[in-house]
Amino acid sequence: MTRPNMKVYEARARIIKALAHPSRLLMLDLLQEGERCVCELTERVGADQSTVSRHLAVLKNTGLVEDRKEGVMVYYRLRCKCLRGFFNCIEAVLKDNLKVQAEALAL
Amino acid sequence: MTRPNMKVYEARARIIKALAHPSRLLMLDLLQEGERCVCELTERVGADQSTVSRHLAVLKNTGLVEDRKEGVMVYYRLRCKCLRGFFNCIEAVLKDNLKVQAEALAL
DNA sequence: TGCATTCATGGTAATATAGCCATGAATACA
DNA sequence: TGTATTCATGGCTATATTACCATGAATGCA
Repeated sequence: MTRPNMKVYEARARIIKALAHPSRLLMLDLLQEGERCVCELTERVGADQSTVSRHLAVLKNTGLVEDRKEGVMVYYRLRCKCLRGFFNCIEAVLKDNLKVQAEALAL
Repeated sequence: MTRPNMKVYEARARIIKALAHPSRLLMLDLLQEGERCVCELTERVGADQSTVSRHLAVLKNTGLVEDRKEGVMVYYRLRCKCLRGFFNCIEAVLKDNLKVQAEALAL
């Protein structure tokens, strides 16, 4: 590594890695509509409750979501408002990939 | 999984996962300035040439970069112009995390 | 043709990730 | 107090990821 700012890339990668899972993306999508308790997210995701809890811990540890306890329930909500632009980029890549595939088939 | 569009989240996750590595982030950063051969990227990243080659294959397989062969060299370049907005989001999360830490220390 | 350079890939080992089950901790409520 | 509900965590296994070394394929040049 010639460049000295590897720490920056590692910090970015940690956050991106937290986003790099289908279930977590789904949960973030649901949370864009407002806070949700673990039990609802568990039902939506369709995985074991312990699995969902760990996914939420990953998102929380990277600062993407925060939680609030109310009685026996725990409600999670987004901490960042920038996800929209983030996913726009991902969608652009996906669309372009489709275009490339279509072109390849048309040859 | 209650929602039927899990495929969409899986597709997104595949792309995000390709972004979720410090070395690959560094390479994308370098490629924003223009195309680079594998040998130069290898030197900048400071890993084994075979390792860098595999990283580039990951980026290529997800449609994030494309390559061009010229003699014995292979030049890689970005395929997406949207990475800026993407990283703006990541940086926003990082900055906010720092703010939270600072506030915690100030208590 | 022989040799050097560049890049990709097979093989392998170490580590990380993700899933579920079982269980523990905290709260609410009868 | 006893019981049920919600959520987090320890334990474990299976799979994926990452790294390096060694080597193969392709090209350029003497």
